[in-house]
Amino acid sequence: MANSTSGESIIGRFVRIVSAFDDRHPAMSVAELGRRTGLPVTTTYRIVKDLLFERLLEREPGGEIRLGTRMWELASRGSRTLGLREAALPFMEDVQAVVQHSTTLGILDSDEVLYIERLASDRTIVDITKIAGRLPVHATSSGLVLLAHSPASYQDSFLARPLTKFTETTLTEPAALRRHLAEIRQRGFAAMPGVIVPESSGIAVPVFGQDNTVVAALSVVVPRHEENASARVPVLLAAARGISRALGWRGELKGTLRQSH
Amino acid sequence: MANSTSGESIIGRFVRIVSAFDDRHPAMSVAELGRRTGLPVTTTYRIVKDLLFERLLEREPGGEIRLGTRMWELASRGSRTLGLREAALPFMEDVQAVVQHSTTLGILDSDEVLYIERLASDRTIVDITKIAGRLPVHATSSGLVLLAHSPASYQDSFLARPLTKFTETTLTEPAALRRHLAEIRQRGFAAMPGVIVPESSGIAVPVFGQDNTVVAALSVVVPRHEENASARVPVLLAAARGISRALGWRGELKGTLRQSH
DNA sequence: CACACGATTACCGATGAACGGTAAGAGCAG
DNA sequence: CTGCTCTTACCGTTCATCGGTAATCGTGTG
Repeated sequence: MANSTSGESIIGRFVRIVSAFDDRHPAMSVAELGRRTGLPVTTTYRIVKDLLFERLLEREPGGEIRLGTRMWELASRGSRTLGLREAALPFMEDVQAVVQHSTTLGILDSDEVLYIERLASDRTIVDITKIAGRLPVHATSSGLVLLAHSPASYQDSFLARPLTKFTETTLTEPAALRRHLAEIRQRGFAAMPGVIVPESSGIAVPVFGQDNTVVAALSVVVPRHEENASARVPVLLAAARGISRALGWRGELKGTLRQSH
Repeated sequence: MANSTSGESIIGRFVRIVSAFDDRHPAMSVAELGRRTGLPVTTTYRIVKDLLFERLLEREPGGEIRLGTRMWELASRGSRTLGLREAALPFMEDVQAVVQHSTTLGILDSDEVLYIERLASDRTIVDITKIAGRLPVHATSSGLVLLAHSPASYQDSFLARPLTKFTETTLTEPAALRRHLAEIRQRGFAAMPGVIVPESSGIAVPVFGQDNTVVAALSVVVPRHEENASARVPVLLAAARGISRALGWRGELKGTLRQSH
């Protein structure tokens, strides 16, 4: 696929280079970039030169390299996530105004939860979600909601894999998880106390798209010790309905989304 | 730079392909993509195959191609725009709550204004700004604010170019523009009635970064006929100060940012 | 000041993936 | 059936890619 000894295409190397940047490593020297990506020095310099020319990367005054604004622009212009985000933001603000901790919107991508949007405040407690960040499906309330409303075939293949147990409350057994997913579908929301971090709980509800499929999960993270966290559920359900409607959802709930108790 | 007869690198072709997608053309067939980019059919198919493999592009059920979520994820994770956006969003919400029309955050990129964030409402009037969209510098209030606080050398090179006159009120003469820029620096804001679209007015103020340089412009778009539009200025100035402080701005205003009138 | 170390740039020969033409297959409309 | 478009498959040529080595630049250190 490429001239490289590793048999990797340039596109693959491009992805490796871009992947080297995240919020903990927003800028670095080309040499370090080569080390992080595992690419030969000369090769790294050559590709970086091209990327700088196209402004997908930018050179900082100090000489370090970082992602270019052009990269963000190109990726955002035609992406589906932007539309989803724009539809959801007003409703997320309402939720955030009431719940005051942390509100997130996540989708299912490559067997993980990818967070599209996140609102936080000073009062926000431990919360490892980040915009454009990923977390495992079976250990987040958002992930379980998304999984619960996925096609059965996908659920099967997902549950066939070995799952990491993060804390005591993380469910990893297929049978137990299936029961839990059914429960989530019935109740219309997922509530998970301390599944990744023991101190916090997540509550998530599904967001529907045009064809009545679940396209995203709306969730809040609250301190675990907070009494009756599920009092937040009605707020979430109402907001999720608003988002769904903004996305063109017209169908009436077929029993999955129902006002719980 | 590449094997192509046009002498273009793969990265360049990658950019051309990704550029073909925007909010008006979010998905298309590979053949149409080839036509829009001007690339040979076979070449298009080959590159698209690689991009699909890396999930930078995705195939829709109907067979059409669209930008992949992975593309958005990679571009967002390490981008400077995300940090700017997150710092600004709460203050933009406050502005939007009061002004009720349309609030935007723009930066200067490649001699154009690139809009990082945009809040709108049902009451929003004609407003051509879009997230990840571009508009000319000299015809937008945001652009003029950014230009007014740019290095003198940049201003010189910019004003040396011929500028398009969009409406009657668009300034295109270098001398007149320079006077206007000076005025903007003195007053601390830019107000532009109907510079691109006659029906709307834009008001913009600068947002400062750590080193006291202007990193973005905060602006609102209001109907042009609205009486004393500049009554919105104090709200904008206050919000801009908040954003600046969130960005680590500590310096005291050196006369540029001053309560006007 | 000399030295070491890292980052960056420059050079270069061999290799093979990229290139893009042609053509066949697939799907659809009239 | 016929024409049309989209897609996939095949293939010979070519030149950019690849990645080594080495020189240059910059910075901090004993």
